[in-house]
Amino acid sequence: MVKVEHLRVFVAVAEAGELQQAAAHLGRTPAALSMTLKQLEDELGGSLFENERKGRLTPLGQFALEQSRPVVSLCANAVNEMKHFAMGRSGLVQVAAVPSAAALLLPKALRRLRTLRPDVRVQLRDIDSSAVIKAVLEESVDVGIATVVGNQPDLSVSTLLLDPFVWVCPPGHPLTKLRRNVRWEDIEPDDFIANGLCAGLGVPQLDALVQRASLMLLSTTSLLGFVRAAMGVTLLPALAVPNDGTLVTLPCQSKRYVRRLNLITRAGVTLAPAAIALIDAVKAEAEAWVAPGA
Amino acid sequence: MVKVEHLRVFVAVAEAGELQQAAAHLGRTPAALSMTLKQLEDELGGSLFENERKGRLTPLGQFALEQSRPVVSLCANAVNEMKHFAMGRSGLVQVAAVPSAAALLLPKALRRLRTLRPDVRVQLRDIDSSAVIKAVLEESVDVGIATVVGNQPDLSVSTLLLDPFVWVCPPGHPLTKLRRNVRWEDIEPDDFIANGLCAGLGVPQLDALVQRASLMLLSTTSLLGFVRAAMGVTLLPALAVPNDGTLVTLPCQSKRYVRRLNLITRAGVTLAPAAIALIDAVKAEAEAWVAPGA
DNA sequence: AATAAATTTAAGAAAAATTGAAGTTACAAG
DNA sequence: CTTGTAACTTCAATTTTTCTTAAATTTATT
Repeated sequence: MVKVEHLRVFVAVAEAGELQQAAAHLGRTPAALSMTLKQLEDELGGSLFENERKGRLTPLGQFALEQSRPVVSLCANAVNEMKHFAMGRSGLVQVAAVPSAAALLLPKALRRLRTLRPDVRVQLRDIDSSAVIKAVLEESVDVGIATVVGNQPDLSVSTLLLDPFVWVCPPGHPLTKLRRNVRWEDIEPDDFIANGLCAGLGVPQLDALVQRASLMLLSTTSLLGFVRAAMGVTLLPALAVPNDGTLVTLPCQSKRYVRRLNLITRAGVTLAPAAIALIDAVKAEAEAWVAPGA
Repeated sequence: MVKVEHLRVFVAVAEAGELQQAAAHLGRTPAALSMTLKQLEDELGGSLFENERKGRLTPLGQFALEQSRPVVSLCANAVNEMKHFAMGRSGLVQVAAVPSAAALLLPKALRRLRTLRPDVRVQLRDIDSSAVIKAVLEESVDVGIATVVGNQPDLSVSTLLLDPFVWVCPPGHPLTKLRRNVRWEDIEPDDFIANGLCAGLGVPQLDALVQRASLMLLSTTSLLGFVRAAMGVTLLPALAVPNDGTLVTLPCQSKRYVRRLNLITRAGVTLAPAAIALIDAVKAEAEAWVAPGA
């Protein structure tokens, strides 16, 4: 049976033009190469070299050289690729994250990952929590970042960070003049803009506020636009608020009002090393992150 | 060191989904495959399968499978190609031949070759004798068919056939009425069309005829056109005259007036098996060929 | 929890590759 | 044409690798 080893030896000898040099190059004796070559010739059913000297190739030899070269190089290449992949130095990681994490946590995490593993490619999708969970479950994504409620049996869920809810107002808003923490009763019902993230926190005062709000926006981008335009204030997880000076965030009454951001993977599957590297980077970034106003 | 054997085993197991079946398929025991797989995993530095059961692949396993499949198939393919080439079942043979041989000997020879070796491809060039020899010498062609004069040290020359010169006239020409062999003195000087092939035969009477000819054509095609148009008669090797009924050929005075067609290869190189097959076919065809009028 | 199936491990056997030495062959210089 | 040298092959012994059998372990299923 012909092995790549035979082809590798043949290519080396054909390129060196003599046995001795090729032998030195491959780290074996000329005798070994001679036998390997003979074996290959027997298998193929024809001579590879003109004379016994290895200077000139027969037509079969030339043909075999042309055929062997790509095989040898592809082989070495593929094994290398696999090793790289195993070391997490390369590979594709598919990530789904809720928009706030995608916008504010992942850029830094990916920059961190890039310095460690330059060849890892990342595919990022920003979708809402339930879609993130669905994407992880149906394997269209390796890693998810979202808030998981309840117990998901097929998921492996860990807490990434606790994102405290903060009040968001435009600069100069009356709330910013307060010398103390904001209380529920400080909020004018007409001034409050409800949003999807602060619903269902299980806080009666907040629920009442949401009920009575005249405006509710589900897109964070437009929500923040309204706040910037001094249309009112809102309550959001700190991560969802860009820290660009156009908005003021004020800590909430209690530290217990938080959104837990989870890191989600499928249970019972080993992750690609590249995915593990990404997770490490995200976790490191999450730990480094300090909520504004905290 | 990773060998294709490892990859082959891995692909087989990954495709079978279990060790036993893959083992049966490869003709070894499950234990052997288990060890091979372990070796591959150690080399790569990661697990290929999720559990110990071989049903599900890890991400590394999936990646490795994608990478391995083309390697394994390319490898098998290349070795097969080489064997085919060695058996002469495939390959490209480049041939140069003088036009008469190209037109009248090679079609039959190639048809014969095709039935024996359907996958052999032939590249045919029809050029004059000296160009054929040059093409063989400069390795732009594997086999040449031409007339070699003198001794060429770097060529291996063998006689393919002796092509007798014959008189060529249009049907109904006075020469065709003769009840005997044509003699030199039967030819009217004004009626003779000289050509490149009959010059230099070393026959005084013919040289005189060529000298006095009022017309000399070097292209056989147009030469025969003139003869068909009853512009005169000419003297050509029998092979150069198509046997299509539009021309009459008459044997020459002596059988010694022949053109020797040689089969030419480079000296000291082994030919590709496909080339040998072609040569066999040409030789067989040459032997089968009987000169018209002989 | 017990059984059945699949896989791994270990040790010996078989196969293959490698080596050093001796023998050939080819090329080149005398 | 001979002889010398370098390149290559062959041979037998040794080492390395691979395979198999059989027992143990793990995993899944009843």
